[in-house]
Amino acid sequence: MSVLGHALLGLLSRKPATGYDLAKVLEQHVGHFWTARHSQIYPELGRLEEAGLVRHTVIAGAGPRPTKRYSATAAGKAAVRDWLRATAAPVDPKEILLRVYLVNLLPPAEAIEVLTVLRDHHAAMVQTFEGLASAQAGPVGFESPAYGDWATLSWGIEFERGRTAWLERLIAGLRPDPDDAS
Amino acid sequence: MSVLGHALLGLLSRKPATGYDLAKVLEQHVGHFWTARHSQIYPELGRLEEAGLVRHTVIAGAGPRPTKRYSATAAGKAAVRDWLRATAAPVDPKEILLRVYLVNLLPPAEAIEVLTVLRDHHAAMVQTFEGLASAQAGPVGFESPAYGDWATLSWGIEFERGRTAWLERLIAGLRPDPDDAS
DNA sequence: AGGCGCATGTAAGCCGTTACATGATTCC
DNA sequence: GGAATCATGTAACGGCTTACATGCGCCT
Repeated sequence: MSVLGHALLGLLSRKPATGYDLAKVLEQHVGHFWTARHSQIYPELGRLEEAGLVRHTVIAGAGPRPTKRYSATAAGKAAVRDWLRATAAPVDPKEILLRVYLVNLLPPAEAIEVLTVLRDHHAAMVQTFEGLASAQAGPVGFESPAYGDWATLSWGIEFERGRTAWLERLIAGLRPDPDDAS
Repeated sequence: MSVLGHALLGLLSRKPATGYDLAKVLEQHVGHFWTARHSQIYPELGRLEEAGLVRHTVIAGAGPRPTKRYSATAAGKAAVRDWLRATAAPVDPKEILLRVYLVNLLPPAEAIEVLTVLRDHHAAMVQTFEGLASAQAGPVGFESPAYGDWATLSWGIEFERGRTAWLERLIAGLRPDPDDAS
């Protein structure tokens, strides 16, 4: 299933909503890292329903067509949790952020595991990029045709470090209190 | 013209290359932030040629079809520089990195201006996101449905801060030496 | 009376990926 | 002889954006 499908399923696992509601969330709240329009959302809801992962009831509302309130079925809720638990580090950048966005659908212990896999992935990327950078000798001059390579690689390092630190902070926030020092 | 078109034009401004060469660059060197496949590149080169921005000569080489070496025309080189100088902050994330990647096609003074516009854009985003974050009261608990919003927003802040710092470092590296302290 | 927000749907088109298609040269 | 690399092109398909289409209820 598509990344968008998992996003909708995750939101509907929290609480029922109309397609219009979901469109608002995916245009605004989640907007720092991702957007989706209603023209994508309505067909995707249809596909999720065909797959038995969501269900709708018709409610009172404005508009020429019936207003539909969708909710996740038991199978749908299980599907999001299974997707969150999948250990392979996701390739699609927005899928990474979506996992974090939805991670509290899992109990804290499992959430920590998910975040740890992601942190390890980014920490490994820091190593990889630093290796590439040290293969070139020092900072490259502005006149060099390799300036762009060097500059964007140094961004890559900055990015992966930031990701790692951010995930580390989230994990630290979830670890159970050590209780005492005795 | 598309972002890919500017990328190809920028690379060809540096030195002539075959479509195959360009495909290798866009799959490997530039790969930390972007990739493009040959199936996109060949048609785009055709479009650039139609627009008079690049030109090709047939050279000796392997393969069932003629091997073409492309180079940017004077009009093509001027077009990339104009695009780089355009002051509006680009919306497409990969366009931002492409500008940095190609920024040394401009003389240092103009390059600093381009980088400064980008830095100011990201610095403003830091302000915006910090405003959103302080609107909510403190860090949101894991159990809250707003946990995901809070977590991804804090990533947004981390990201924009990192971008700003990175661009600031690039700018600092380009500023002419103060020469002395008297 | 007009504009905005609610609410759902479809169509055209671009961008990008994967896969199909072809064939010469060079190295093992 | 076979595999990798050089080299160019097309086709099918999915994701996403923009635009078209419709119409009710509420607020000013």
